[in-house]
Amino acid sequence: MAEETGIEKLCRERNLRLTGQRRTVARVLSDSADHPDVDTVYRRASRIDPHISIATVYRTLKLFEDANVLTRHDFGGGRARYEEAGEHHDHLIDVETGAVKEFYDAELEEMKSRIAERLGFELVDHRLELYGRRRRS
Amino acid sequence: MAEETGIEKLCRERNLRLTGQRRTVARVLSDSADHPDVDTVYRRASRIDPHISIATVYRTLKLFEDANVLTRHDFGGGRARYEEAGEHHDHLIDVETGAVKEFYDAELEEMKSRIAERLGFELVDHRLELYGRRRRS
DNA sequence: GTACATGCAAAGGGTTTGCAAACGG
DNA sequence: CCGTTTGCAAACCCTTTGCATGTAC
Repeated sequence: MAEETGIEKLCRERNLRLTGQRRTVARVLSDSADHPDVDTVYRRASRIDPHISIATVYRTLKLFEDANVLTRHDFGGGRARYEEAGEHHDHLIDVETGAVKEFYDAELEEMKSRIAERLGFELVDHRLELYGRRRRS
Repeated sequence: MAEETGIEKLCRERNLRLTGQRRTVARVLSDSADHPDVDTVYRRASRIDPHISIATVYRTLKLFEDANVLTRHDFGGGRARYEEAGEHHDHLIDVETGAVKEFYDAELEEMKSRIAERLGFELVDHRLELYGRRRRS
């Protein structure tokens, strides 16, 4: 219960004031294997702290995102989704359930920067999303 | 002036009622080499028809999108951007200007479906966006 | 003519913000 | 203690929608 999450550690390193609400949001994201949207984070956080407000959840997620503690994604549907920052990877979204699978392919990564270079650009960021339907065995 | 755009042709083929406003929006998109957002389409359309309303622009863009006459993109920033539908291609967005470059790489395309397959999915859609900074020569 | 499209303004959904009260270091 | 953070509600931005009017076919 009193264990510190990696996110909390990062907050101290970056001199972010560690309030109860921030600890709560940090814990929710640390415990989430999916890529929850803001409302989901809010609902999960509310189970830990019933008084937390959605405004604080929004503010905290943005704070964490700016501090590179979390990564924000936009998989369509007009709502942001978050995950703990870490190694770069791409996403495959199940069009039927919205579930997200992460994957990494070195060859693909290399191809991305090669293409940007060919077009005369230095690759700053990139995103690849595959939308698929689970194959019936 | 009386020339028919490809989009208008598609409208007739798909039995979409060809109103003045739809012709206007079609013309704007046919004449746009960039990937305008809704407000930009509205402003350009207003120069042709000063009485067109933003609601009609929204409705028409959605109609055209559903009819596969236009493609909608979300390059971040929370506003949709449109382009005339055509061959599939990916996008490189200049992070400094927002300008969009289109590109196509067959090897990359093949890799996408190969990866989806490997993960047990049938590829339904995909999107790759590279965000880059123009290299100073 | 008649079903469908338009304009207007109001409503919606996600996100941000001003302000006074609460709180972390 | 003092500056930062929070909760609340109102504001914001983009987009959609209800309704009366206008229009393509």
